[in-house]
Amino acid sequence: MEAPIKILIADDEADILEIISFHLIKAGFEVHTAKDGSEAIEKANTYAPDCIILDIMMPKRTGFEVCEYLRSNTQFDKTLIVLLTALNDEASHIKGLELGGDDFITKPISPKVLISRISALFRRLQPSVGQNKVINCNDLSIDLTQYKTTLKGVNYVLAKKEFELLYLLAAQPGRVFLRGEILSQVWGNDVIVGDRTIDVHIRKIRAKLGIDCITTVKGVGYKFDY
Amino acid sequence: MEAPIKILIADDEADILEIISFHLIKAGFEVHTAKDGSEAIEKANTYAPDCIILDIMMPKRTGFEVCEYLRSNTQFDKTLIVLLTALNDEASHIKGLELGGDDFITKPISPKVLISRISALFRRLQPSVGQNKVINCNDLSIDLTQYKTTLKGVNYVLAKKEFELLYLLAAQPGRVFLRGEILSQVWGNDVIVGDRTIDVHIRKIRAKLGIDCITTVKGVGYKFDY
DNA sequence: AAGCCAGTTAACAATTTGATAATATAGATT
DNA sequence: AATCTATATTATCAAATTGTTAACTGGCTT
Repeated sequence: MEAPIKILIADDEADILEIISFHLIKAGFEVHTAKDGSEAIEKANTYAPDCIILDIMMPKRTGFEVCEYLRSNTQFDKTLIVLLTALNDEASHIKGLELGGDDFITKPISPKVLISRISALFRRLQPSVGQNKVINCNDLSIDLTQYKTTLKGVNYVLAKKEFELLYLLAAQPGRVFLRGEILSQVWGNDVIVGDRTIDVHIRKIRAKLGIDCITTVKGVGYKFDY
Repeated sequence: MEAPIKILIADDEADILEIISFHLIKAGFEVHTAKDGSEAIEKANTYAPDCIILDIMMPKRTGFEVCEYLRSNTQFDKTLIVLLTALNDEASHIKGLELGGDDFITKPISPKVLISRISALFRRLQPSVGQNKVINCNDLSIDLTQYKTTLKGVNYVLAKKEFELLYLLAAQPGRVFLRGEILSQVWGNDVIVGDRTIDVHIRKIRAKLGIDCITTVKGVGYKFDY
């Protein structure tokens, strides 16, 4: 079970706070609220939220000021900041983004859209490397969960080692993998196999797929390139 | 020197294409354009842009379709997608973000705001990208993790020693490397090779790239200068 | 037991790379 | 201009690296 994503909302209008909270909680977020700029800073420090939604027009401190404060503080580097405002003028919009805001949304805002936008931001923030178990590159698809390789929709059966080798390389297209890296990733550190073994597997992959998606970098290693 | 950030804009209205291009170029981006969805996909594959701005209502393929295509293709994982549309309905907004769009902007859009928003997205994206060991100098790019050398977008295949030698020199443009330094960095301290060996490799680099990016400093050594 | 298959290895071929030697050239010095 | 020195160029050969094929092994199925 993942820890829930924490969101802090700061707005001086109680009903906006309430309605947005309601939807965010329903969407599975952990929600904290603040009714002015000072409280927003306090609660940001207390709860270390992953995302802070700031109304711009607030008592004590404006959303701009809070944003500026947060961005001057490295502990909030990875904290998303979404600015909300009723007034849609270009200057504020640009100012908000330049102060380090990640999004700038004008009211009235549909809660669903707000949640969509926040989700989109989180999607980018996640180091989603390795999360995706299906690699798609042009007409080649490599599915780790099914150990399945298809090219132009046609299925090709690769043996286990062949598949793992191809998957490793294709997960980072263009990057050169040293023979040592390949050995430790695919064969493991305690298994000792000869150098020709890699070549032979590469050869089988090339032969089975019938395409030259793996490039040899002589003296260095191999890379996926398709 | 940094390689410019590449942006592809797809819109069927020529004047929008033109005005946005103008502002993006002025802001320092490298810009490519497409006038329909199919062309957008083509150019995305050709230029591998860092960000793609898609109008939703386009001939051939809609922005949604292009977005879906790009997101099903692993090679565009790190490519930002910004959707543009004249119609501001909640359903499209959510759909665009759920298909993998990073931002959804309704027209009319001020170019300044657009650039602000794109910059904000790149600001978030940067930390996950910055670990590439790439040297960029004018139109020459030397990528250590890919063992890849490109000049004006064209790939040149250098052998291992040639590449390592070029990378060493290019890592500190203008600095003169003594022959002894080059030998110990590229060949190692325990390998003994004759003096001519360096010349020959330098020559091969110059011949392959077809440019004179390495300057001889007689009696001293060589330096990268381009 | 026979057959099959993935994985590995050995042996050899093919290819690429690297180093050297021989010679040419350029630039500086006398 | 003759000379000297450092570098450029070229060809050649040796060494390193990879490609290819076939054979071997052990586990599994029939």
